[in-house]
Amino acid sequence: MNSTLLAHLNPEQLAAVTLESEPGLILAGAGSGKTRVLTTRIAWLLSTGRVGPGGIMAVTFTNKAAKEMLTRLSAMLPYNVRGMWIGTFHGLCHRFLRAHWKAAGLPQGFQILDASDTVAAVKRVCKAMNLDEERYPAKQAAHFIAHAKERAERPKDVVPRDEQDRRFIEVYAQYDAQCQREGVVDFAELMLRTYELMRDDPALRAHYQQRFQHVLVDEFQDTNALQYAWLKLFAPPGGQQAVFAVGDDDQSIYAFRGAEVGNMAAFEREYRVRLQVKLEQNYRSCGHILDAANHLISHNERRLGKTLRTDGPQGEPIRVNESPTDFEEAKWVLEEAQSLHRAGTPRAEIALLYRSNAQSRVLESALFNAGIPYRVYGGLRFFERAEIKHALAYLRLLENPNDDTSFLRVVNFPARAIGARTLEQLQDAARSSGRSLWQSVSALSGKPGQVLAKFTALVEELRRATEGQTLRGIVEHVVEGSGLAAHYRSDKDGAERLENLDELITAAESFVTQEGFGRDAVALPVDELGQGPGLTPDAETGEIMSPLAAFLTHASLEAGEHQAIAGADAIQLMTIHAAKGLEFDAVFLTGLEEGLFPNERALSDPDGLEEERRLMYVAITRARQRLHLSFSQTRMLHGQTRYNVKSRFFDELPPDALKWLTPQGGGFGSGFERDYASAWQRGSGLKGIVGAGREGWEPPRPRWGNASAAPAPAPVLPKSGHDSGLRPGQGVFHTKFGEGVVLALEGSGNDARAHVRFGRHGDKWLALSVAKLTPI
DNA sequence: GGCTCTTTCGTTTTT
DNA sequence: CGAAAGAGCC
Repeated sequence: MNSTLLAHLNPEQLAAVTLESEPGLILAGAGSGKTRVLTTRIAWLLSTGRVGPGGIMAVTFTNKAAKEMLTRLSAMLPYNVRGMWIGTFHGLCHRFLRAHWKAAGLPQGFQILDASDTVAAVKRVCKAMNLDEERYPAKQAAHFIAHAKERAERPKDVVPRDEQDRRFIEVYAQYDAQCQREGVVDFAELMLRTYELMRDDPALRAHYQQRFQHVLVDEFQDTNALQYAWLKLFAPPGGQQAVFAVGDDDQSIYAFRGAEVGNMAAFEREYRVRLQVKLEQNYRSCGHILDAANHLISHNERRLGKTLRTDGPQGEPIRVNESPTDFEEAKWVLEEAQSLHRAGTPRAEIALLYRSNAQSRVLESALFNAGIPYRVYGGLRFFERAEIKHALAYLRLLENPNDDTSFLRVVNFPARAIGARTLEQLQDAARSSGRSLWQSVSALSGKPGQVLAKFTALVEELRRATEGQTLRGIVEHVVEGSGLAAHYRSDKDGAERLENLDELITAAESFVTQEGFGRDAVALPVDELGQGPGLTPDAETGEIMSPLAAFLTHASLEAGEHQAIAGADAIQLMTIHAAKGLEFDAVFLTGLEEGLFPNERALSDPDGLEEERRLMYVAITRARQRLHLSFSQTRMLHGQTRYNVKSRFFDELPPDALKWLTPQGGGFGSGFERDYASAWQRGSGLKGIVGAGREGWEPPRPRWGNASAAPAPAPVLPKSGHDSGLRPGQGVFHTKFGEGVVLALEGSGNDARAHVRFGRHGDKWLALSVAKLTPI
């Protein structure tokens, strides 16, 4: 390793990188060079001979982070990085299970269910159990199961709290049995199976504990209970291994998915961490932005505590804007963004962030109508598209005909006259004999039996025809032979889907030639010997995983980009969650309103508010040079106009760092009429044409736009939907709850509701037609 | 079996 | 308001 790599580190980074073989907890603030520390440490460990490449395991949460680490490492080191266990939790578990499929009780060709496959599979279980879909929604059951697995609980371990839980436990048990029958595992199962095998097999545990001398974990604040327990099996507290945990409790924003920030404190305690390093030097943001971030997050009580600092300039103050409507807000954002662009900021360096996806619509509409290129993150990913999932289902049936999920997906697509009745019969037969749908086809006689036999014959034929072919050849043949291509060719709206299928064929081709082939997808040998490029034999049987199986795994484990329009200089739109880990020259943070952000659904418990605040912290720290905050007095939500007050987070920011572009109001009710009037006067260049705006706009098909300029829409005026005389921010008296403050108003007439904060009784939604509220 | 109408639901979602 | 899923109709 080039020794200058160490020379460029600051003292804290250096301390972290060169920590000797003992547990370390690194509190890595936003923009403090976390990835650099991780990769440099690995390079340091290797180049100083402290450990060989086979002795390192580095775990991340996203494929992107894992790839980034590998890329940086291979630039630093002459090694072939492939032998190292660097990957996502799920990717590494997958690799482990491929190597130990037999011990794990899995079929060799087991496949992975993605989120929607999982819900579909649970739904089948619920149907089979004849559960009332109203009272026991499959989606909820799927969540229940996932959460149980994240706590390492099998059906027998879950303690039910009510009748619904008892039913869900039964669903869980049946679902597990079904997955086992079909030879499939869901995401959580990858983790849990690995955990259980390590827990129950002392020899295996000893082997891996001896092998991995250094275990590095990225984004430690996002680990759930199972992942932490998993880690303790690979590198137990007090053991010989050195665990290097890197995280930032202030950026923990995934509690709703089971992440437990408490794992950081638990780690420090249980591993008796002697050295806790705080990386507080920030290399990303200007002073004002860091001031705002520090000030805001100091309002959280449960923190490990850290303060970002910079040697850089203060930069521009944070610009704050209040708008009368979400429409006007979008217009303001667009104008500011354009002026930044004119001043030289590339569009791709401008991010529009929001709390919830629904907010993107107004922004999109404004950008689209103005003809400004933009790109929205989120939504369907490549491998989640219906046509791609169809093609993959055929491919999966080639690998494993007992995969009922895939069977059901394509047995009648394209249509081949196999209806619900036939499938019910087939499912009954399968259930009573405990066999797969595929195996049960022969049990059906008459016409149903014939049409089904024709389908299985088709799949058999596809398998025969593709035997020995290249991966590309297989995919190409299946897309044609299954009838998918023909189906979309005859569909007048099928052009885009055909293109995607073509892209799948291309993806299959590049998957084989790519350097990445075999890294995530293919089983690697248990010991370090005999590493080959990709196709390495199975640890126990010596068998080689087929390229097709590897490709299918790749598709499940890495859903691909949302929408990659490479090279296009477009403004970036995404939720704050999606922005974590990214950075931009300029950031616009929109919809900073009570109820939206912090979101009202998070306010029921105090931890919820703290998580919202961390989310705000994440949002602020995405910005390098410029930060813009905005909120609107009114907003269209669920088809109704909502009247909002500005977010409490404004009160938690240092006034000196802010530059208010509008008089400091506070949302609806404060000087609204005046602002309203002036906004109306300002209009948008189309005075007098009321409501012309949203009609002309169609959601652009690909979620990036570059429309030719269309006339900007006129503002949509909020109807004075509250005949009650109430407005947000106003004090009210309620005979039962006492004094309170109106937070928001919704609906009108008989449906009018007010969100009111009462001192002692907390926040309540009150129907104005019923509740007696007196303005005070 | 496939289309159209109706109903329902709406925070965030790394794998 | 708008998407998506389910029910009902041809």
